[in-house]
Amino acid sequence: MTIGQAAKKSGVSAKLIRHYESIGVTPKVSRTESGYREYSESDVQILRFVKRARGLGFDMKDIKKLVGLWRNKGRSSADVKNLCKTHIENLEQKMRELQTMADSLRHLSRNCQGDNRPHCPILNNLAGEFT
Amino acid sequence: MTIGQAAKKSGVSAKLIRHYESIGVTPKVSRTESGYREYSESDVQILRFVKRARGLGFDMKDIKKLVGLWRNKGRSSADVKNLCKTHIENLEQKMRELQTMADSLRHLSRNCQGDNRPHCPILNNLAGEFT
DNA sequence: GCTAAACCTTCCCACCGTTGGAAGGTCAAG
DNA sequence: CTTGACCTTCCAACGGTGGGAAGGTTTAGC
Repeated sequence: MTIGQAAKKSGVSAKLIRHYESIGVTPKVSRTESGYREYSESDVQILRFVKRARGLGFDMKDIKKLVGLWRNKGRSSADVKNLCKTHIENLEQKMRELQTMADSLRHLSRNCQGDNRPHCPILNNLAGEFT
Repeated sequence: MTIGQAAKKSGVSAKLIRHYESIGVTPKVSRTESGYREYSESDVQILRFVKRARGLGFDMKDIKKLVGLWRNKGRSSADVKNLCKTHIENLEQKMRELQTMADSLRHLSRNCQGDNRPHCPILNNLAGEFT
């Protein structure tokens, strides 16, 4: 399979496939005589694995670890679960931050007339005027 | 005031203050004969404004607009409110995405023993095995 | 066998917001 | 006059992705 065909089958762009290989997230694949990358079904599976992990919000560093654990038949599921737990906590932390922002903005927005006059509690708040 | 003093008073690092100026988010400040930037109280206020807006999750493009609206005494509060509304929607969208990720991860995590054995529903799911 | 299209290769650049460092100039206190 | 703390500009990096250029390869059609 060429990289283009692997891209279609995996849903990962050829551009990104090369990038993942270059940063060591996916293993280096074999090459034809002329230098074209060759992909097998199992190579495509790895790409799909990476794509799903991205979809769950893991960063490339963690995905690298996850791919390693996946391919290591002697792994402990505890290692995977811990990675997962930490990531969940990061997501929850991020959500709390966004929630706090959104709450503040909704509060300010409610107090803003939203008309053609200049008075604006949102700007006043940003300016540090808490009146 | 030098940039270092303005940094302390505003809570924005000198590095970032120069950056904000270079991308046009904050106005260019005056310079001493030797080329040092000079900051007034009102310059520091703008920096604090930017910092608060960042704290509410606005991107630099929006902050540029907000600073413009703030300094424009003939603004309509509707413009500010609209900017704010769009941003709130973006935050809510982001939160939903994170929520979906976290829900999936928590579900997978619950089904993982987390022991020293290799069997792991998390990896199986990432591998596309939905058994 | 030739040509054109579709593919592949590597390389560099961009986004975002922030930080870090290097190389060099300036200012204050000792 | 030196030292150290400050300032200046420029360049690079992070993560994840996309865009494009310049060039080589393969495949289909004639």
